[in-house]
Amino acid sequence: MNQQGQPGSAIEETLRVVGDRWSILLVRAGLRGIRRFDDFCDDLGIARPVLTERLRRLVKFGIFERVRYQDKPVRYEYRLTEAGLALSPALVALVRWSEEYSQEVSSETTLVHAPCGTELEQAFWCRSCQTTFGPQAVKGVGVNDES
Amino acid sequence: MNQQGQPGSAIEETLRVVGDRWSILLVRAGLRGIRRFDDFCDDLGIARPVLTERLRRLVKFGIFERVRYQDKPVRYEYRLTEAGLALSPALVALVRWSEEYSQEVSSETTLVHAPCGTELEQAFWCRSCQTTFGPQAVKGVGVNDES
DNA sequence: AGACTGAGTTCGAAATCCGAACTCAGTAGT
DNA sequence: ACTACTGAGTTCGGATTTCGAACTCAGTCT
Repeated sequence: MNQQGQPGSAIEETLRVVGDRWSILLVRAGLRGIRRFDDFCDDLGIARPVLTERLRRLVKFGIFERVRYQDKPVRYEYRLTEAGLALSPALVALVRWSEEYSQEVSSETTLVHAPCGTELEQAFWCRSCQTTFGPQAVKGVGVNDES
Repeated sequence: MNQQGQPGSAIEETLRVVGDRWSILLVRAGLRGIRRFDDFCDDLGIARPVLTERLRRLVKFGIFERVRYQDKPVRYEYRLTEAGLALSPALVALVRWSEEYSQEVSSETTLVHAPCGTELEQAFWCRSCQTTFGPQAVKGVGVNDES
């Protein structure tokens, strides 16, 4: 936006697609292996018309793909694409934040390093410096750019 | 949800607060140093009544705080709290995803390691193993837990 | 034939969103 | 003392989204 109705930076467009109460939850359900319409419905408690519209949007945006998995009675299911899977770091970051700051009764630490079971920490990796570092050393979330 | 209208896991609650087109953008604006009502308004192009409601919600949820910064004509501004700042990893992940997958004409690499300027990679850090690893080695986004 | 399944659509009521214009306290200029 | 301006909102009506519940439609099962 910035000045009425422009294309807007990439995140703005992304949030127009993924920035609602359900989309992220749909991606999470996808990661949990859910693929069929009714299962999304039951698992999330989302209203059917809304689910229809969301899935269509996510497919159009390349996050899910609609795959025919049966012919006799034609049936489709929804699978995460590569781009959809690539949302997992964001999802993980949100889950972590929720666990730490949400007022909800949280179910202990649910995110661990699979091989060893240790609670994970999120960081960034600089190929040049060969170090990990936290978000405070990141430049460009928009802090100094644009406008 | 899972079964009509329950408290829902932590992320579900979080998304009910932060999962809309504006909230994340407000946090991002906060990180860019924006604090005042009219500035949020002008910068994001958000409608005033919506901004009022969003800020109130984010304050209530502990992401922003409303601070009186002047007395003569009483004036308030909104600052990110510690919890608000802690959303930056999620925001960074989203920004990165957007840059990579959004159909938008993206403005090259905007996220770099501040000290050296190298494009950053996001990873997780396991204290026990002393290694970084990608999201595929994370267990518990919901993939194998719950339900 | 009758019941069931999966993937949707259709409906009207309720909640949200929007832009534009208004409020209200105090300050600055003339 | 009158006018204009600032910042942080509120009020308005209309447009858009959301919802739950019930319906459709093709094909299968018993």
